[in-house]
Amino acid sequence: MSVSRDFFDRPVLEVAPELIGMVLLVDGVGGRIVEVEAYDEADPASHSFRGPTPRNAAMFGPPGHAYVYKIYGIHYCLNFVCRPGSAILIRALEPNVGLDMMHERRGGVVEKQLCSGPGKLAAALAVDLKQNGLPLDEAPFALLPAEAVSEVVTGPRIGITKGVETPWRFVERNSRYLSKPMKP
DNA sequence: AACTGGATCGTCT
DNA sequence: GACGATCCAGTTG
Repeated sequence: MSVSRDFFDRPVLEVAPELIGMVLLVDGVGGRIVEVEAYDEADPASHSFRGPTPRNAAMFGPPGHAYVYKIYGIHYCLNFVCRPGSAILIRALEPNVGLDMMHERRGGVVEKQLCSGPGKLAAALAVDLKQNGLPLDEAPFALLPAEAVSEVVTGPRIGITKGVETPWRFVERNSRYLSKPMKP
């Protein structure tokens, strides 16, 4: 049973660390969330910073829905929308459901890097614009509660040029499935 | 381990 | 017309 939409109707910084350890599936394929980043409308690094546009519309829509965008003309990134203008970028999974399917979609990479980055994760789960705006508690999505409490570490976000010092990256401590190791 | 450049295109200036 | 919440391959140290 998926986590309810109300789970996301809270401050983004409260929700983000709680996602670590939850299992994300798209059409029955996915794994444990081990890395996320938070963005909100007061944040110069956020797509919502300059207000609503056609592209970021989902970010200003109801909580508990997906915001998917294309980046660098090549890759897709998946976010979970919280309150209007805020969202959480899903950056890495520990893949464990549907490994065959993910390997097929990603081509000969080792399991450790199947979902070790936002673009890789989207490719492995076949996420693209067709999921933009869809609710997270209905097919094709499933978001299952964590089975055990994870130790969560915080640090600066990756790949941005503004808001660089804002420590809104959340990762599972000692996970070997991260996009990059967490700074000491 | 750290840094470089190329791919590729929708979005906003 | 420039740039980006990325990835990969290549080079350098």
